[in-house]
Amino acid sequence: MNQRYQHKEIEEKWQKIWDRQKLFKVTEDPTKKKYYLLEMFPYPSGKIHMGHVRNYSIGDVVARYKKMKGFNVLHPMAWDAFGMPAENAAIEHGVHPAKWTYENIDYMRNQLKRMGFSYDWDREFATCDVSYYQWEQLFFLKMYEKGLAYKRRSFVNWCEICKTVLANEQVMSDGTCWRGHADDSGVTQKELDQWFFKITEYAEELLEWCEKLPGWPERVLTMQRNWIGKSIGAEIHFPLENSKEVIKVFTTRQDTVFGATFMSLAPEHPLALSLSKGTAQEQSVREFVERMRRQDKIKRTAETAEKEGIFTGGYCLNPLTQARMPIFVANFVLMEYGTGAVMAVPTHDQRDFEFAKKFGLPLIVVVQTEDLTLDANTMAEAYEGEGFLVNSGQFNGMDSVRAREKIAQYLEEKGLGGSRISYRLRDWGISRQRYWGAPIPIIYCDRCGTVSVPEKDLPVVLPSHVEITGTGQSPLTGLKEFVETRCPQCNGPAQRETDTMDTFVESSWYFDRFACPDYDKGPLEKKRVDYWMPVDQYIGGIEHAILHLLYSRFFTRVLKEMGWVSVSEPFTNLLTQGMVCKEVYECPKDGYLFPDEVTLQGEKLHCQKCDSQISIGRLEKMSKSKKNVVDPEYLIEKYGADTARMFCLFASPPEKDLDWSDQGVEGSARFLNRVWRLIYEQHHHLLNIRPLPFGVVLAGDQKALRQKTHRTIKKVTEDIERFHLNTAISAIMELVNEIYVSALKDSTDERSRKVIREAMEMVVVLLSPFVPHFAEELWEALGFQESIMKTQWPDYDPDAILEDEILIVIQINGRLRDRMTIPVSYGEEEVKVWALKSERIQKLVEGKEIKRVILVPKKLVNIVC
RNA sequence: GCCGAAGUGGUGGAAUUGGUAGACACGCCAUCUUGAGGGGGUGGUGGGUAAUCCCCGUGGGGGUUCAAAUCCCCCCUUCGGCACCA
Repeated sequence: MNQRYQHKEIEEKWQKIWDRQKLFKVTEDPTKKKYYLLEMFPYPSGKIHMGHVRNYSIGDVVARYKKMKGFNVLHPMAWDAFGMPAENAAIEHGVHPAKWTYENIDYMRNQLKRMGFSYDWDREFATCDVSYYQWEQLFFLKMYEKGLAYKRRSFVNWCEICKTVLANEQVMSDGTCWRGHADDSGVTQKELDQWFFKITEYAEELLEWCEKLPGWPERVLTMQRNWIGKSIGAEIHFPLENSKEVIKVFTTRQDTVFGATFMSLAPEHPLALSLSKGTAQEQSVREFVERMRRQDKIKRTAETAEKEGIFTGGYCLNPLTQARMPIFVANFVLMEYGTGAVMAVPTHDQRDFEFAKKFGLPLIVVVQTEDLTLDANTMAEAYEGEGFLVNSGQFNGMDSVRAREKIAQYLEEKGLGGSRISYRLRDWGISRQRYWGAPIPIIYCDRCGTVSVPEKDLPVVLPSHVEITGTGQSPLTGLKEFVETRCPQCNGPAQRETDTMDTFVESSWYFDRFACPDYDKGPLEKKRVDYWMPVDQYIGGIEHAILHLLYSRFFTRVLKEMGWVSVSEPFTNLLTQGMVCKEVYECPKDGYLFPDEVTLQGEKLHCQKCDSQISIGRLEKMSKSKKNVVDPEYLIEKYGADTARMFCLFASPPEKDLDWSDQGVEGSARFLNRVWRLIYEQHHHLLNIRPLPFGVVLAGDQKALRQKTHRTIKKVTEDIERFHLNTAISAIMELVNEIYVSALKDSTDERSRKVIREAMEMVVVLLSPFVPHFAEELWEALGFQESIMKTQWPDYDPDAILEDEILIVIQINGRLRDRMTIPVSYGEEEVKVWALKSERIQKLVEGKEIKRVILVPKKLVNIVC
């Protein structure tokens, strides 16, 4: 054993050994209990970042722990390898996306190996490989057959910087692209033919199952529920005047239908233009609609935006009152929610109220309460609450909640609509006008129309010779040999679809593929997938709370229906780890600065470029643009992978944000050195010593240290189980501190040696999931031949953790006044008596009447007086 | 506006079937070791105070209780999600 802890040497040594022994390779073994631990796989952007280090360190602790616990642990890693950065690199530097991607993968694989994560590397794959995405094309065809994939012309979110379409989930609430460009000009609307996956068909199931995922963080489920956005209401048909056509609306307040005095349509609604045709309004309506369509959707639909609208010239009839209702086009009505048409009840909806006031439209109160008496002539705002119905024909006097039910029933009976449920969730637009993605297996024939590529002709391989220019059109469109093909039905000339699939399609089933990455007769080998799925523990960033996690849940249901998987939900337990943050320096003139561009002058920080004074910004997520990143590579070089892992795990609990601290890293390194020195000093005298068996009776220092050792085993085990990794490490630190001050260290007594030996062994074993190379090396120094990973996770001796004396706190009126140590065997009365005997207590209660004495066994005595 | 999470020393954070607030670590202080520096060992470190007495103290205010960081009510702040969703 080396006197000094040489991290580089040790880490290289053990990584080689693990590799050679294939220590983390797993196969399906029905005799063993499986445990599938998965971390979100990375996009191969070039280098790993601290977020990866943290995410994968957390996962690795659990994977190694479960393995030592005897589980058959699947812990795989792969690459989410399709996507735009590869294509952008091609545009900027002329390097082919495939070359760029595979080189990045090689580099990052090497970095992950240097971190010592316990992956079964034999299961690695890259999603940009045809052996992976070919199966996605098969899924697409099956979904197309079932109507779950379809094409429609629609308004889509278009990011001018990415030059592609975004799904609704990929547009942030401030109207920017989820990729977060430095110069974010916002996402605009564009009308395009697009492929969609019918996720809306699963809205109810996905929502219902939110209740059946107790292993998920509540906030993720809440976000998903919000996103699905279920509303219970009714559809009502309003006949157009002088026409057989009806306008269908969705409302959650069908109880107010008697108060509907006009109609509002979305600018995109087909009737908006047709109703005004040939009327005096035709021109102005057209102008209004055009203007709205051009306007930024986010701005148009912001709550603060002014209500704008225009009369179409058309009328419809309120089906319950036969009142004549003018039809307007209004900026706040959204085509993609409900039916794109809203019955306007100005008395009981604030938006309609404002709109009616602006256009001088009639108000009819239809809901009243006992307390307020609403008057249409004087009311200053809409009343949106519940009450009883008035001016509502046969429904008068009925409670508004009950009226909703009755009116829906009535509508149903009369064929005027009926109960409906509406969701906010839209279908998932998967078309991307990009090269670096999985081609959609569709052919367009002039004669036969849209034809799917026959299964036997799969895969549609992404051509490698292509010119990438970044014009906004898929580079595939200009590629004759790709586009021009024969129709599989009539053999006539035809063209291939040039859109590729959203990269979230790849990440929606990669976790299934890990069960059988080498399988080539189909996408998934049922037997193996059934053995491993579902994922027992999934770990990743909160930023995927909706996107990836919702898509994956949807995809799992689809694959289940197709018979490829047996589970409905892919992830049993989910841990969303916090971000890695560091303070930012921002100069008023020069923007964000690197830490070495800042100098300390007295108490104040100054910019080296312009000498302006700089305030230390708040902690922000590490990002290149904010110049506050720490490169893991540097950490591995200087401190080693184990120290880097140690810091990430110790500095904060997994689900919270981690604040970067250089001093904290030093502290972690110091702790490992401290453990190293301890074992270095002792290991010669411990070599042939074996720990005492369970149940042995000790006394004094021996008993004390053995007790601490076994309590630490208990604590660390429980803490890992509940992901309190920071406190698990604290517990080990405490044990180390105790060994340092223990008199047993210098004793030559055989029993003392055994107790010390056990304490040391346990420090190393308990540390092994956290700092595996370090632990392996010390384990070897303690005389073990085999990898520490082959050791059983230790149990604690229940006898060893028992006390025979305990500390009892004595309170007077709930305030701490004294402490006493008493034998554990004392009965309740005995404890009370002893507490009252205390000198200090005697003094304090002197002359007072003791009203009550409360005893909490093994904890405290509280004297009330 | 609605929903959710959080607020504890100089700092990161412990402790919630109500029962010693501040484990562990960073920083700081003292002391020992070393020729010095670094490193290391030991001890101390919430605030007030000469104090091992006592008082105050878990965002603020009230309450329940023998006892509240923990439970209840009101309020404040921060972060995240949703939001003209009919």
